Amino acid sequence: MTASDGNSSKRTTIYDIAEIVGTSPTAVTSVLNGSWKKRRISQKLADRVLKAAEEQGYAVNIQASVLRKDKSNIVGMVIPKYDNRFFGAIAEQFEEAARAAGLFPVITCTQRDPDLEVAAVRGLLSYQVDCLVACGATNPDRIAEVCAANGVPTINLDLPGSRAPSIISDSLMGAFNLTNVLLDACAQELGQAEPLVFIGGRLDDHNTQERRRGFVEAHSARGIDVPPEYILTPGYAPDKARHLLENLPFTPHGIFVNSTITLEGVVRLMQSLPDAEAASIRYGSFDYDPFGALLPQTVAMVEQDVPSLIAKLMAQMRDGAQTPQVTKVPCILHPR
Amino acid sequence: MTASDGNSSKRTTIYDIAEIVGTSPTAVTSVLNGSWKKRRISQKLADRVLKAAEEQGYAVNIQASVLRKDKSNIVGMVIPKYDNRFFGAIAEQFEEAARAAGLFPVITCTQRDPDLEVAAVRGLLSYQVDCLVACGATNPDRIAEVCAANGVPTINLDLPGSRAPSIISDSLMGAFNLTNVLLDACAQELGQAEPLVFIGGRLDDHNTQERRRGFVEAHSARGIDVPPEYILTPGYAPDKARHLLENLPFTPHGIFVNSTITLEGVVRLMQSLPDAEAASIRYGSFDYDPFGALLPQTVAMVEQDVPSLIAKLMAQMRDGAQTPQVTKVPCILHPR
DNA sequence: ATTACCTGCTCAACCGATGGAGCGTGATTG
DNA sequence: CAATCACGCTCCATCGGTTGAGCAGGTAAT
Repeated sequence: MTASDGNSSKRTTIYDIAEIVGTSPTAVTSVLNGSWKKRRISQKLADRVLKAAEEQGYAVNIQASVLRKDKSNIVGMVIPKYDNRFFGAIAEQFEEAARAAGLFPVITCTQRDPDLEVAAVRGLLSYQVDCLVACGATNPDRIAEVCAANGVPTINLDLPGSRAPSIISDSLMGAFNLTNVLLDACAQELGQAEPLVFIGGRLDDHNTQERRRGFVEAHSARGIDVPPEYILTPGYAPDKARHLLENLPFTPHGIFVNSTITLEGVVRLMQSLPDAEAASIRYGSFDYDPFGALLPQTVAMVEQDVPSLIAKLMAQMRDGAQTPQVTKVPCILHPR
Repeated sequence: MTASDGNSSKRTTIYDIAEIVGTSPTAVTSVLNGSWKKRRISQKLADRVLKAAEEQGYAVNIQASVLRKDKSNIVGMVIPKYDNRFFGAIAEQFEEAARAAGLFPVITCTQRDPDLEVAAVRGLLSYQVDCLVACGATNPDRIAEVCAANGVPTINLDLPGSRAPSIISDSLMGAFNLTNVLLDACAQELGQAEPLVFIGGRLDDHNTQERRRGFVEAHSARGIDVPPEYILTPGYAPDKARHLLENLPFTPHGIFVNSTITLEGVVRLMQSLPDAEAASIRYGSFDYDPFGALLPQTVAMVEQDVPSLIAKLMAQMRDGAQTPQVTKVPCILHPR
């Protein structure tokens, strides 16, 4: 470690290494970034440079490197939250995939706040990102616009936009399937053919719209009509959902829960009910949680296929096209 | 939008704006970074610059900026995973706190892989981070060493190291309290005074060691001796835990679960048991999950106090001291 | 009238990595 | 023996923003 004592305050640069090895900065860079074969640097010199770099604990200065090059290889992502299994998995797998593709992922969490979203995007543009992924963005088109002004391509994930390609889950089909499983369970186990109650989400949210559509279509296919008071979309907060359900003018037998966050409220409600009443209720949720799946009255959960979403995303990124077409990825149904 | 048509491929720079406004790049930069008062730029010129910047959708080039300055205001964090409530919350709240402090957070997820951890740290060093947070690192001292070689201070979070300050949860006390609640429940509800079973984690992991210590001490305080076969630390995997518990030579009545990941295995096991047998078992877990808390036999969960951990972390960062002292943050006990 | 000082701005060097152009040496070719 | 070429390397301008130094023009004080 004595070798690195001298530069404890300053970071090692290619100039330091050049001096140590007794060569030029150009030779050092080209060895370190792999372009040395093209530049006809000898194996011997390359070895000495690599050794010195290793000893000094050298790390390239990305800032300098990116400043000079026209591609940064940095890809940005804005995402609403991490502390949620779905977005956590998205962030994690996006990182892994980007790294595997030789890119540097930078992810920023925007708390579902439209202003913070745009501010975060500007921040990422400052990093000279080559591409920006807007995941679950409240206003993807605004993001696409800001990026376009800087010549940066955008891809929407989870929620679609009209100004950039979008990769989203097939909420319609997922909701259709989940509704069917729930209706089957109610019919077979409870002898009930009533419509289910749809709880959670906002109707200005594309995914909620699609899920409602799947929900209604599954009912229609069985000749069941869904009255408007069976569809409750007060947002995602657990308490709101619980309160709404408690004050229904009728007793639901089957509940379609539109997110695991809402599910918390539903489960709390179930626990407060007398056992007999709870036993006559079945529910299932869109979005998966391992503990949620283990709860007594859970009939099924729909999981979004994160690996496929990320795979499509990376493919789209490689492709580079900016036509605003929507790619839908099927969801996975986890029956009880 | 016509104004920005010309630079749709190239990004706007301070030189472009200088030309538009008819002034020097220096004036532009100082207006945009706030140093213009010191530099005696007139309000009038400042206004014109700001207007032009707005119109052009200008975003600073962080690379160029950081390259020149000695502080980057970028702070890095390596974290094992996002798709877990604890680490997800850490990442999210760290981002928020850093941003509020005028810093740029960059977080990287390392999958508990020691090599990836060091590689990720090197990556972050390339970004010229001013400070690096090693969260839940398998080898914090190695990270501190690599950073020290580049003159970058480190802070350990969640797991302590010996070469940098550490902010961790008070696992000992948390485990002590959880054990007491469990022992009480077993005594009062089941009339049992047997030792609890400790399941999950690895004994080479500092947190597991501390939690085991709290577990044993709570027993000792009641005059209960814990035989070694009551302490099972096969890692965190749900299936391993389930399998070990199934094959115990005795029937446990109380189970101390050392992580929510392990808890999944325990809950699956419980579901496979006949109702009567399941009803004679109580468990609690270290680490909190909202759905876990709602499961039938859960007696209590211990939650790590993420907001306090992050607050202490930011304080340590501001302080800047590199003495390797350990700060412990109390955990929150969630009784049934 | 000279000096001092303030205001409002510009100049130019610099941060570290990169890559096109170019240079000296020795071997090969016509 | 001159011309050509491959080899192994170095020089230098460049990316965009920052900052210490400095300059022109005006006012106030001595």
